This record gives sequence, structure tokens and C-alpha cells, in this order.
Amino acid sequence: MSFNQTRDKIVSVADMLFRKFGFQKTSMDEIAKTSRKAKGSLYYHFSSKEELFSEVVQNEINILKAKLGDVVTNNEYTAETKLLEYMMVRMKVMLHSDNYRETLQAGQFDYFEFIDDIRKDLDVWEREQLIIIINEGIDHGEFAIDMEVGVLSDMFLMIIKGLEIPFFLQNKYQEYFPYFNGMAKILIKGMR
Amino acid sequence: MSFNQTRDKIVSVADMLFRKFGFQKTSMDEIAKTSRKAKGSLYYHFSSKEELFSEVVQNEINILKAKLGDVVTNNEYTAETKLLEYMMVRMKVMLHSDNYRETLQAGQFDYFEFIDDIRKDLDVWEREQLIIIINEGIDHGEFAIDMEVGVLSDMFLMIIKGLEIPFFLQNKYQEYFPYFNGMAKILIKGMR
DNA sequence: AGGCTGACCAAAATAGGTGTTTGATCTATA
DNA sequence: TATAGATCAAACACCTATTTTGGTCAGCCT
Repeated sequence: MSFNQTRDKIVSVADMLFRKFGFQKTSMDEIAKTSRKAKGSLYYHFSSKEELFSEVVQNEINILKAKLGDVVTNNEYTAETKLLEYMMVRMKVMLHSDNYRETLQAGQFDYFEFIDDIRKDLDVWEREQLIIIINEGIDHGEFAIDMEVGVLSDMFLMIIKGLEIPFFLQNKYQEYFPYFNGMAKILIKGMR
Repeated sequence: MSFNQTRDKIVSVADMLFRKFGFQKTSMDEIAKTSRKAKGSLYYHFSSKEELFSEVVQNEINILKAKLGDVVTNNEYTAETKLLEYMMVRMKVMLHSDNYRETLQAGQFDYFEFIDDIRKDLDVWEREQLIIIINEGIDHGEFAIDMEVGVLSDMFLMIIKGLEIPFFLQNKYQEYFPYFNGMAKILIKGMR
């Protein structure tokens, strides 16, 4: 097995186990045994358990970014549709990002501080995407905003992220998701 | 001391201690000693620790209801202003409802199931208030809604409650509150 | 009687000590 | 260079003894 094959194997096994048991309940020993590598090998490729987990989470976030990016750059959509799709796609993809979602509990405990950089990067990136959409909407005369675009973008993010906890950590996804589309429409209508 | 005086003393001491140490870290022994009553007295007035805590929480919720009720019945406000004020007042009052806020962690742990009834009552009540405001807005021609009022009310509640966790449990209140007013305005504008 | 007390109980939480598992390192190997 | 596995200190789980806890009850006081 080549360098990259071994590395990928470790990451995919780690992803599976972290998904199944969570960060703390998954040991490096278990990852080593399941991937049929020695523990030393894991530490040859990753400097720590946290770094390995970070990579797993980063992969999930890259998927999220890719799907959201598709929405933002899809020129068959109006700005309004983009905003709506952005919110819907985000929720749907997040539902399967088990490892990232686990880190949302950060507020309660003090694990996952090491993931803060990743989270902040995502925040900045999403803010940029929303600004792009909103500016596009303003240019096309779809939106008429009387406040700064950056602030508006922040508020959107605040709402979407505010819903992450009840949706995913309190398992209200099934209950609330049917309303989500209607709620997004009101939000967007408020920007016209 | 009369029956009611003793009872009030117990409740106010319990409120103080629960506020300070939380439900689990406050013992009935401590409440008894601090209020200079025998433990038996506590159990003469309240059937259990949970019931005592429930009363403390209920008091906080009654305050919240009173202040929100003032907004809803204030006829100097338009429906739009009522909605805006409702959201603002709710956040501000909630900030001081320490004991109720503690129960928001319910999703993570299994304490506080016994408070579910109280929480559901509040949900129902708030839903009613929002429906009142929205209907008023429709009657006065302020709002033009193309969906059922009950559903719209649910969505409003979902957003407000969704923000409780980041605001209060993740201590983002100071950071996010300045944006809250602007966000509420957009939401409300979406209903015109 | 109604309101309150404090000793009392079983169950739960805690403290202290032991052995195992854990994340991480290091030398050896091919 | 890439992988392996023995090895280490620290964290963790596990057991027992002790304390604390929520809750009860017979009786006291007014």
C-alpha cells in the first residue's frame, strides 16, 4: 500500500468509527486495529487524534461547501431562489455531517476547542457566499435592503445556525423541517 | 409565620439557590438550612424537589407571560410594533430567567423531563399570543399572509426558540443581541 | 386540629485506591 | 521512507467505604 492509500484508509476508517461512537468513545487503538495498521502508523500520518478528527470533519465541510457552492454559482437560479436553496441544501447536507454536528455541542463541554479554526473558516466562507447572493439580488433589483449587506448576511447566518441546535442536537429535524421552507420564504420576502 | 409566609420564604430561598448552583447542585438540606426551616417543612409544602423547582420555574414563566402579555394588549402599538417588541422583550426577560434557561439543556441530559408540561403550556400560550398579533395585523391591513396563521406562528416561535440556545447556552447574547432588532425587522417586513 | 420539627431511612453520590486503557513516543525493521 | 510494535505517563474505569441526598414519619407546639 502506498503512502496515500494508507492515509486514506486511516481516514475512512476513522470517519466510520467517529461517526458511530463519537470522538471520545473512539480510541486510536480501535482505529489502528480496524484499519489493520499499527498505532505508530497513525501517528506517522497524523500528529494527534485531534488532527485526525479535524481532517474527518474538514472532509464533511468540504462536501458542504461544494454543494453550497453549486447553488451559489448556478446561474439558472435567481438570487431569491439561491437564498432559498442555500438554506434548504445546508440543512439537508448537515443532516449527514455526523462528525461536524457532534462538534456543535462545544458550548456545553470543552472538547472540540481544537475545531474552532475550522468552524471559523466555514463562517467566513458562508458569510462571503451570502454576500455574493445578496449583492446579486440587489444588482438585479430583486432585493431592496436598507442595511449593510455584511450585517444582513450575519443575521441570516445567525438564524440558520440558531436552528442547528434544535434541529440536530434536539432531534427536531423531522418535526420542524416541513416548516423550514415556508420560514425561509418569509425571510427572503422580507428583503424585497 | 403563617402558612403562606413560610411557603414564600421557601420558594424565594430555593429560587436564589437554584439560580446560584443549579438544580442538581442544590440540596433540599441546603434550602432548609438557608430558609431556617426543617426539611420536613419543605416536604409539607412541596411533594418533591422537582415540584419545588417547578414552582420556581413557573414563577419565572409567569413574569415572562406578564411582560409579553403587556406587549400584546398594548393598543398604542401597531401589530408590527407588537411583533417586534414581543421578540425583543422575550429575549431581555429570558436573560434573567436563570432557572428556566437551565432547563433548556434538557436535550443533552435527561434531567428536566418533569418540566416538559410547563414548557408545553408556554408553547401553547405563546402560539396563541402570536396568532392574536398576526390576526390583528391582517385585520388592520398591515400583514398580507399567504399561509395559515397557525403555521406562521409556529415558524416565528421556531426561530425565536432556535436562537435561545446560541444566545443563552453558548453565551452569545452580548455578541448577537445588537443584530437581533434588525433581524426581527426583516422577519416582520416579510409578512407585509 | 394545622403547621412545623428533626431524627431517621434507603438510595444515590462521592472519595480513595487499584488496575486497565488511552494518547502519544521511540527504537527497530524492511 | 513508511510501517511496526513495545513502551510510558496520564486518563479512565472499577471496586469499596463513607457521606450526602431526597424523602418519610411520629410527634411537638400553638
